[in-house]
Amino acid sequence: MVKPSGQTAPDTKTRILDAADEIFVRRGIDGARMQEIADQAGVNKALLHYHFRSKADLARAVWHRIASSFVPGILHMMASDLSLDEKIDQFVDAYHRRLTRHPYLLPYVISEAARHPDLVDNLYSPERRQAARHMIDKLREQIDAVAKARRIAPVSAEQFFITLAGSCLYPFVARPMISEALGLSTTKFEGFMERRRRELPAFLKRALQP
Amino acid sequence: MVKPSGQTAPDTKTRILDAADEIFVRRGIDGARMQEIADQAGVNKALLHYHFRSKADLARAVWHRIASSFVPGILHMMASDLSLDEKIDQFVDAYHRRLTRHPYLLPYVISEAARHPDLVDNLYSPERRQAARHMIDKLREQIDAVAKARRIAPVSAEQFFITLAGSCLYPFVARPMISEALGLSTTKFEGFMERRRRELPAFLKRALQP
DNA sequence: GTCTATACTCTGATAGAC
DNA sequence: GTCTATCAGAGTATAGAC
Repeated sequence: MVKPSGQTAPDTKTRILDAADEIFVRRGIDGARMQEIADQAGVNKALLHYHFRSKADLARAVWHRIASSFVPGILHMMASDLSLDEKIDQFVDAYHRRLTRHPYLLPYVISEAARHPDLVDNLYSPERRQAARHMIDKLREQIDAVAKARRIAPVSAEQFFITLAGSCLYPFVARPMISEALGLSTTKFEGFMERRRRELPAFLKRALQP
Repeated sequence: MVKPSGQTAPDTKTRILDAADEIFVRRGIDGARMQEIADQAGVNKALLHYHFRSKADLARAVWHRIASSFVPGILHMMASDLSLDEKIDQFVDAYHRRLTRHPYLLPYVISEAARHPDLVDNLYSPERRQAARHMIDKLREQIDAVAKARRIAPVSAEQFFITLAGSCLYPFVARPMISEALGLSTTKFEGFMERRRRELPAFLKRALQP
């Protein structure tokens, strides 16, 4: 559910999109049933095909909406004039808050991206790609500056960004396996993640500026 | 494809299992077709139901085999008497080598684990759970020892293990999104990952022993 | 725009011969 | 154990009334 929760009652098309979002994210595209989406939206199944020609089209529409709500905000923050430390704090904090509320979202994005490569093409428009490049350039400047001040070798900006993303996002992706491996109940896992939100930024900063 | 490639020609049941492995991993359980698995195995579709009662049972068998090939080796290595640095090196190296060869494997595990929670129950037997606990304890000892020598606060062993896993595994999980975000062609992504395999261990060690 | 009814396809599963 | 043939159910999509 990555719907912009506006004030006015949503029209049918939006209600279908909201419903499809929820069902697709929960069951996966292949596992989702048009009937279940119709039920969730409180409309007839045929109406889904009226507004969105096919299941694949509906899936594309949902995917596009998720991408639009996910990517630009983070790109903007990471390209801003915030300090490196603040960026790390905000990145970790933003994703922890967000993904805690939507635990199915990331596994959904991962699995559909792996299985339906065409969906990924819509993730980055040329402008967004340009913004991503700019973000990395900005990050590189900051990392180099810090490294120079500390007289240590700088790490690659791309590598650092993926390390940041990976260490932050992986628990949301692999939650069931982690719970099993570490023997964490639901409550304990939540405690683990809360602690992680507080401690991970310090760990990453330390690697960057020893 | 996590088949133990033995010498003798595999019997039919194993051939089916190998085929199912490949198809399930590529298409997901819901997206996989019994017919395609049968074709891949070079046998009749009915034979699948003779050896494995249903599609769900076949999926469980495949899942179990993947888990058995994935988990114990890493647990054993991480619980060994290798130094902390060597463990980081080996963890990163082992997964990079392995997942480069089987790029679909991890997204498959992630998505099926999220969608079919019962599958995860089979991942860790009581003995394996015990081994995992022992591994974490051993890791904690080593981290504490290093921290004490350097007069810094130790990080949580659980947190470190997940950070190690996340920063190492995430690129294999989110490859399509990363390629899009950083504008990497297939060749460039491979270069990126090769560089990562070399540089990530140093980054992690630095955070642990600044 | 929204519904009812239905066509048609796909696919998991079984029966039964060899 | 392996195959051929077939069924039953599920699920996407469409036709057509309102």
